[in-house]
Amino acid sequence: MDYFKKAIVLSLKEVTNLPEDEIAGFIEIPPDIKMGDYAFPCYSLSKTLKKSPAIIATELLSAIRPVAPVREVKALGPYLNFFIDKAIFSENISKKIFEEKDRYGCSAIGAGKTIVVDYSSPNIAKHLAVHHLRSALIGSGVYNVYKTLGYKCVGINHLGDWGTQFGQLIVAYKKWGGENAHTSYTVTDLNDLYVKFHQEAEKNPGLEGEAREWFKKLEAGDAEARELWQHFKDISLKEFQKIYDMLGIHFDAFTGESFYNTLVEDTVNRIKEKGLTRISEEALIIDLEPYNMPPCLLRKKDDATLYATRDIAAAEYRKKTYNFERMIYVVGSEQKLHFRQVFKALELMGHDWANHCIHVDFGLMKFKEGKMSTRKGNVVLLEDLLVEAVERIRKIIEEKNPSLENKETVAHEVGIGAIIFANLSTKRNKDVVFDWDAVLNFEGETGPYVQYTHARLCSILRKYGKPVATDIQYELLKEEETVILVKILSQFPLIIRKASEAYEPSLISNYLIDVCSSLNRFYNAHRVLSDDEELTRARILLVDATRQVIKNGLNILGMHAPERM
RNA sequence: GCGCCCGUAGCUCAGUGGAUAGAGCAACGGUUUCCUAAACCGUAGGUCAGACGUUCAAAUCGUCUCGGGCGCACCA
Repeated sequence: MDYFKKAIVLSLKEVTNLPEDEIAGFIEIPPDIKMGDYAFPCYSLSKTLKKSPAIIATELLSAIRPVAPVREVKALGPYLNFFIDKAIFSENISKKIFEEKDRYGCSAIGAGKTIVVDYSSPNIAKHLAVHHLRSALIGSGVYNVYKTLGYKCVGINHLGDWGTQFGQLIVAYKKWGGENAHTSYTVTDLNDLYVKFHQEAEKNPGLEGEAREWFKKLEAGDAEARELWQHFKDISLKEFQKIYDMLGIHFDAFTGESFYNTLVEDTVNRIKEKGLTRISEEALIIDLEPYNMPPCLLRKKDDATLYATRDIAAAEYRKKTYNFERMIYVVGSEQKLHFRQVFKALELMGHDWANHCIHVDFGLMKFKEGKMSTRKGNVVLLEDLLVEAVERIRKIIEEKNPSLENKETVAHEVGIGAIIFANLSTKRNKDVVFDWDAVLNFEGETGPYVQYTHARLCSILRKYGKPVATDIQYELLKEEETVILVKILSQFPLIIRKASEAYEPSLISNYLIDVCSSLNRFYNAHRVLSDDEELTRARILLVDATRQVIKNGLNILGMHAPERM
């Protein structure tokens, strides 16, 4: 609870005889700043006191003795509304931001605790496409949010580098891969082979069997299978890294599914020893019938392990290696059941940390025509999208600010930023229909809008040219636009905390839109630089504070905050 | 069939128990001798899918219905 709310709670405590916690729980922020800064609704008191809420509000008003920083109390209908001294408030907030700088919004609540975040996790031998963006960006955002709160974060790219599909790829490669495939292959070639395999397999079902054989060989450590697999992986990782670099996404580990291959045996044995398994339809399963779930398959009838088996082994390994406080899987909601099964399996194995594993799911990205599928080849490649975004920004710069220095860098920061922001600006559980025009629209509530606002603030500060100072006359920050802005700036730390609790980076992007639209309203209504020296100094401090908050927020989203654009 | 998610302005979305449901886009009108007009202001646009219920109070909670999406044994 902040200093301002605390003061109100204490004065209400005297007149209502309610416990502090209860009062604090009731206190609200009025919808309009004209109604005050905080409000106490009197509805619930009306039940015990048998009086109308409006009368209670009036009675409380006459009894209450407001002390600083509360300046005024009013009874507005069923609410008792509190008005904070604006000068004290803006001094308090401005100084805090000015002192903390890049650390404004940070906290130490995560000190000494580790969070594992599993995100992106694409399949090897396929291109990264636009529908891979969501996991990567939401995961990266969640990672940054937790880092801001002082947690030690471990970002893991759980590469899909294992499974029957590699058997399929090996078969396709050996049959149609060509002579000099080894030296010149790209992900495109691998992708073509994958598509071809599925086309051919429809005509010739025997191919599936061959593929299973090859995957078994791979699992058994067969030299030829192993070599081909490593080759596919190298090609893929090289291309992936290029795109992660473009997006500015960082991982602490690239331990994919194959990494757990050697651990799976032991995991399965321990599950067996606990008596959790049985054979059903020739497969080794954990029966989850009592929990109203389909069984968790550990081994197929050909003995090969599955996704779930490796996920269980991976979870144990990560707990042992990182001793996480919480582990977050940023994976699409179509895998909800899978994670419920895996978490339940972990629980049945006796791991008390099973409920520290969280599936942070998100909605599907699809075309108007339907689902995106690498297998069917109807995708938009991520690289194409990023290149196109940068290209469009480059044109806009040419048009609006042709004399800008570092055009290339800025075009990159703004273009990529636009894509990141667009992906993080709606709540994650919504399905998204991919639409080129919508993604590449840069007006209104977009990344470029936020960055542009930031650049203009930097421009003012450059023009001012003197150091920003906090020994200003805070009473000068009194217009409505100003007061609203300060208030919004004060909420940043709370927003970060909420974003962490809900695993929802969109709270940050929506908040930044709030900051920017309030700033722009202020900017258009009042001049910052003027002959009035005291007023200029006061507004400069506000400009600097706003610039700082926008920058900090953008960085959490994984975006740059260019100083000119 | 069963389970989960979604349904708010023409479109994309905020708002998830409190005061008059808000933004952006699209449409129309306006603002630049002035700190970057990638901005700002105004007009218009709503049966919060529907019904019933809980509550002093429901877009928000519950039940049901309708519509859309996803998942439900050897893919990941």
